[in-house]
Amino acid sequence: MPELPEVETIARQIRDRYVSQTIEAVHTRPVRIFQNILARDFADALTGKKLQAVSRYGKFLYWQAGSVFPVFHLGMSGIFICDRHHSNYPHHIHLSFTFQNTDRLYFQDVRKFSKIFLYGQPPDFNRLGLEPTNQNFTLNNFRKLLNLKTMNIKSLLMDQRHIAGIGNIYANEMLFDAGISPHRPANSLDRREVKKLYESLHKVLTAAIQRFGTTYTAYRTVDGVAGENQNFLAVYQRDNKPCIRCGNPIQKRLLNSRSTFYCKKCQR
DNA sequence: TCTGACCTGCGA
DNA sequence: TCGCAGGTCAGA
Repeated sequence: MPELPEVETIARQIRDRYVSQTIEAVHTRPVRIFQNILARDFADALTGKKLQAVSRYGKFLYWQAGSVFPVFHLGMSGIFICDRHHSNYPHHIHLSFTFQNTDRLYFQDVRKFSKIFLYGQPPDFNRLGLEPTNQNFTLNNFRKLLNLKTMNIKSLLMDQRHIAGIGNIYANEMLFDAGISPHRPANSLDRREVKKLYESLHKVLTAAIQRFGTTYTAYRTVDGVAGENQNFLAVYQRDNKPCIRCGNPIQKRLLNSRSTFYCKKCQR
């Protein structure tokens, strides 16, 4: 569930609280979320290192800690929380960091779809597509991408090989904002529609970041509190409720096995 | 391009 | 008790 705005919120909060702190201790549980390293080796590699930087690319969060670079993908239910008492599922805490000021940071994942890697050099994300907050995510590059693809526009927005960071919630929301049907082939959008979608994409993501993300199920900020963007959703999980623009009921359909919410009248 | 598997909690 | 929620990847 964590998409770009949620991961960005988490990255900012970890950066503000823990950068320049030394990691005094790391505790792990041997769960499958550790990908290219054993849990205990991950703990050994990070113990004693100073947290120097916290960054994000798409839905990936990555740190620099001395000479090593832990990389986290939060899957659908991964969260970082600063206080164990904020956890509704303490038995699903798989990892914890104790910093030199005795603050602790916990990683919890109920469904264990997260992935954690450790690298000896800065990770490259060359398998991922354009990052919406990067300078190279220009209208021109977005237009070129759409012109080349016959797949439906919603699947393209969510395809991490093409655009990194957008998941089901925000794909639904930005298509509603742009007034474009999720079923349209990407290359069927005219110049005006591409520009509108480009603007909606930034508008929806920026607003969600300002509201600390969308809490629909598991997601919490590092403080353990819910985001606020769920109070502003126009279509996601609003099937059969009136469209905020025209009043017609919001539709829910499966599109490529994903729940898709849209207004038949407002989205063409 | 599509489907199933990975997971667990929750609501019907 | 069962289906759904959804990000990613392997395999068909």
